[in-house]
Amino acid sequence: MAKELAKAYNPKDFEDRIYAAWNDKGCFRAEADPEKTPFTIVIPPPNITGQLHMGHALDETLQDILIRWKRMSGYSALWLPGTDHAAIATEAKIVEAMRKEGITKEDIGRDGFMKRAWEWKKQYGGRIVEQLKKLGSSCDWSRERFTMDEGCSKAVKEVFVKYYEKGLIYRGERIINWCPKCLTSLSDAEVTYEDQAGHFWHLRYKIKDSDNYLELATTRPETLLGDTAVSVNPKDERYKDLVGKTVILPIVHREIPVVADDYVEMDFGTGVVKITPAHDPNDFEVGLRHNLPVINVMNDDATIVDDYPAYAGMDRYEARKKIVEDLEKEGALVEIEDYSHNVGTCYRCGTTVEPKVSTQWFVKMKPLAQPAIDAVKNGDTKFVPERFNKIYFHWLENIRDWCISRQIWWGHQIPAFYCDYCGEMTVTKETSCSCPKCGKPMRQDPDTLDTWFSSALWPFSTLGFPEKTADLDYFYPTNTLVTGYDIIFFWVIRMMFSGLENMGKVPFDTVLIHGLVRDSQGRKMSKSLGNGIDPLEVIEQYGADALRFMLATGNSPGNDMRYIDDKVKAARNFANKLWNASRFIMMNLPEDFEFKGLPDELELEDKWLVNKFNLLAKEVGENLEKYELGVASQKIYDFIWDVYCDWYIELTKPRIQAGGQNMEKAQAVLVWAMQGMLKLLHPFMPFITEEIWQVLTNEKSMIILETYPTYDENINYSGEEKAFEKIISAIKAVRNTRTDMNVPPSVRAKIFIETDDAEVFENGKIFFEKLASASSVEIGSEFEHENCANAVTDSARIFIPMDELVDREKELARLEKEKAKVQKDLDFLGNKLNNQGFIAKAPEKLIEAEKAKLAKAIEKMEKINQSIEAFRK
RNA sequence: GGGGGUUUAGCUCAGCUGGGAGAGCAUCUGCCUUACAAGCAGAGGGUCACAGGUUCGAGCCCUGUAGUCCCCACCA
Repeated sequence: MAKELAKAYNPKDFEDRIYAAWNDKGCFRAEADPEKTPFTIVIPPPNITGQLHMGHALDETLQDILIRWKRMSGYSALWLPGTDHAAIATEAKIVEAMRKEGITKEDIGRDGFMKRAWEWKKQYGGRIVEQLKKLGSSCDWSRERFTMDEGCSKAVKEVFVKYYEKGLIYRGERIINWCPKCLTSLSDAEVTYEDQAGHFWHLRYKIKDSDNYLELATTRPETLLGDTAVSVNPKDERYKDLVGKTVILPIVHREIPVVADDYVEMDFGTGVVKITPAHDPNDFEVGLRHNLPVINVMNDDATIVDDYPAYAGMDRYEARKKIVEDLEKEGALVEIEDYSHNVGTCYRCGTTVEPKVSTQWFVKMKPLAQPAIDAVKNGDTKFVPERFNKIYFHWLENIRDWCISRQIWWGHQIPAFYCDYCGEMTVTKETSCSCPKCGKPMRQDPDTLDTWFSSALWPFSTLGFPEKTADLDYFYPTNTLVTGYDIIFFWVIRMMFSGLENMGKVPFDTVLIHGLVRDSQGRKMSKSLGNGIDPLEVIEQYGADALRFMLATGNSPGNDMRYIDDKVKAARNFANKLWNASRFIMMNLPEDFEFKGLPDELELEDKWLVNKFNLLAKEVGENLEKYELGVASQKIYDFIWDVYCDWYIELTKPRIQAGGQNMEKAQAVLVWAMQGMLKLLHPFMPFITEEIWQVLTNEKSMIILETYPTYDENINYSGEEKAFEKIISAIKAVRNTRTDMNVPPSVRAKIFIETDDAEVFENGKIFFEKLASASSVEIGSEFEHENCANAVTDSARIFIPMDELVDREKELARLEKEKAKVQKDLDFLGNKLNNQGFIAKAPEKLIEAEKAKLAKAIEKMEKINQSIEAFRK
């Protein structure tokens, strides 16, 4: 061996070194190679403001497993990385940083701000990228992109102009969601609704020219300032006569009409609703239908406008308090009721959004949504798990136009220009323009685009769009998109319709959805709770492989999981197990060992292992194809630990001690299986597998570029596998018997094996000595022994003579217990095979299997009876 | 008000075309057996939430009920 592995598994010793080696040698680079089939994943671009959290760690791990598996399977596997400018979030951070320095946006102006923002990007944008590398992410860094880089910006303009020209983008005055803290509009998806405890203020409005009042209730009394009507249901007999009459708005004393509208529910409250078109989306609609004036009562920061001197400048909640007081003074307040209602909040800052009428840019969604719906319906893109189809359909079928303009500076400035002289507007890809009508220079729209507008184009903007590049042609459509279910509305849906509209093809064939990583108590990890676990700290303590393995194992697509430290520890222990297994085989290899493949002639136990490995490779491949990553990793784990370490290595020890040809064969098989296991495991635990591979192969190759094992049709040792299982179950039976008798391993005993499979057991003699504490082994077809403990399997009776230790009564009891168990099996199988329905309808293969089981049980029963008989004599 | 997830060993969870219930951790009993005590050999522990149904056969499919979590929604 060129070099030796350290005695203890210490991931810190090699993870960074190995990552650098992969990167330096260009292992992550994917080419548009016509000889290969492409497999593409675009990364969900993390925000430049972000730090790696457990959600990323899960997301990246799943992608890296897929990409490494495909790369090893001969695909031109591209994992395209990059970051998102995260418009609102980033701007908020920069503004906050500036605030600490006592600077405002206005102080430095737009250009100054942008300069600062780009510096911020330069400083922090790389941080998360470096963190991704710690995880082992095998991204093609030579293609790293940023949503605001030149190419992506070009794509944004291209798409915006195209949409505009097709009538898919329009500018108009609508009621939108406004965040008074971020000072920008938000899309529907960016509003999170939460139940909040509030009140129901019951008010009465005086009916004009009458002594009567109209009673109604509101959760937001301050909006009363902007009321322009009161509405009732047209079918409501109670108020029929009042429709068309006028009521007097308290405090303001404005006269407003009573209108009839279907929107009003008769059964709810008094059946009367105050209508504030400027501050409620429904009221806005009612206002449109009845031609009501829209009276805005709030400034952008949700303070009351100057038109109401008594409240001017007050925050909306402050004003609410004051208005309620004033209502009471005026006798307009009837009652205050506790009430819990749904309030929209800004998904970035949590501030309660204010519905607000303003002029914004919108994407017309209906025509774009339909093809996106169809594409999933006809299977061009499928969700894993499938149940997310429903969520996808529901959202798209009820989608409203997408408000894409934001009143912030950090982002793609809207490519629309206005003429301040004649009012003309132009939409163009140019960076400046003059008015086509009057020739004067035009002013660009100051607003920027929703950050999701650019990420919607990510699967093709990153591959060269709008240029028709070779990469775009080769790698698009991409294959698998991996993301959390919380991102479907924001991103997946928008990529779907953007891809279909601009490329004519779906952006990816599969969307692999994962859940959230929660804390050990099942709570969402959050900054405010302070319960977040830093993946980098976990990597520091246990290694990236352990973290990755833990994230990939023991959960299924779409379901949340909990972060539990013990699970990472278990994964680390597994890595340690593998590490030591490899150390064992390497310390037993000769200095000049060269692996030349599997030997032509194999021992029974070798064939047993080889066959089991072949089946493992088959199953792992099938699981990966079906995105059952957790099942695949579990199977690899079980094979390495149970089959290879606990059994096969132990089986080879006597052969290695003996030396000679048999030893050499064992060495070759040990190395063959180790190499296969390392390859199978590599996508899950890339670092340790590479490190061991390097040492094992004298650094001749890198495992990352090796071929992933698949089922080998030429290997068929199922008969030998079954034969060797007889020895394994006999060893287990002896161990069990000894444990039952409280015999410590240090006490060795002769054993006599009575069997019809003398040949098989003859070969396995040595294993009973090593693994079942036998001092000597004798094999025959019939033994007569007294004072023996009996270990019985379906293929052998094993006598363990231990005169002083054997208690006839106890031994009989043990055998009776065993007999009862086998009898249960016999009954079960007998009943099943006697069931005419089963015989008639069950698959042939199953019936045969059950018959074989029955035959074994009968064998075992006979042997137990013989032993019992002998004891009774 | 709709929709969905989930309910399996003490804990955390697997179990995907329906065919005798699994893992890790924890517990108990032995072991420092020359790769690994981050280990080895054993053991105990589950009417698979409940009630019906379909089927030769149900943890898995269907219907209903309950707990729990989430998403969506314009009852002010």
